[in-house]
Amino acid sequence: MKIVTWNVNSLRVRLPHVLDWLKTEQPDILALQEIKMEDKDFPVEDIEAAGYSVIYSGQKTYNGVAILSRGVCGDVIADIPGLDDHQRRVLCATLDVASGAASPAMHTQVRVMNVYIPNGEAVGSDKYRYKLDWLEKLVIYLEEQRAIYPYLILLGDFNIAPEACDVHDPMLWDGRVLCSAPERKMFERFVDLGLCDTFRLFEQAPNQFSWWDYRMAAFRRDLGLRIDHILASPALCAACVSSRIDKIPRAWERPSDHAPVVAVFDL
DNA sequence: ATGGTCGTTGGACGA
Repeated sequence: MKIVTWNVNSLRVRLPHVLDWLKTEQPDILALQEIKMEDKDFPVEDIEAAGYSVIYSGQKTYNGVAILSRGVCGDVIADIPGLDDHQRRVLCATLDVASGAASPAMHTQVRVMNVYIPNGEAVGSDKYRYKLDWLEKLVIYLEEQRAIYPYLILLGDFNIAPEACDVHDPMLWDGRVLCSAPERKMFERFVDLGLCDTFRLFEQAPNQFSWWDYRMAAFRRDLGLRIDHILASPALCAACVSSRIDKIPRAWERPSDHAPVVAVFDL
């Protein structure tokens, strides 16, 4: 099972990139964030023509999430209990994943939680407090969900760089939004719940980032942060065989400011 | 050089 997270920063603009990338990479599941469109405008036909089922939770102008999959999604949840939020940032679904060629009759129920965690703007701002409160509610929800779903994946744009090695200039970013101690503590809470950062299960080259600001020629200078993640429950981590960031689409013409992050599981 | 870049929108705002 190949699963991917990609903040596309407007699916309307990025649809050609998504379709091109799907064609070559052929993931089983693709979680999108910042689709920035209402449900009525979602390009269902283009996605289905590419061979994928799709569910989405959109809104006008901002936010919006979607899950593309080879199989049909069940038990779809777009609102976290206890988090009264009109911003469309969450989409959870259960997928039936075939468990390898050796036993084609075997299937695994994988719970996918696609999140677009708030950016937080700046430490101390109203949006920062909204981010931390949002994260607290997500942790509470995960506490119960992990008991229900042994095969659980939490992925998306976390807007958190977990460690210094996830930042091009750790001193410059130290204490700032995306890197502040309270945000990183919330990331650790996910880890404490048994969810592991699949990217760090493997030896990685230094300076692996998933987001580069459009300004200051940040991509050309590789001034990035790793803020998009795929976290997995212990049963899934044991089956994880690789994880990588695909920088290639970030170099395409008119790109998203984020790159796709990929994890592969041998179920 | 007191900006710088996108996307959505039709002037700012969010990232």
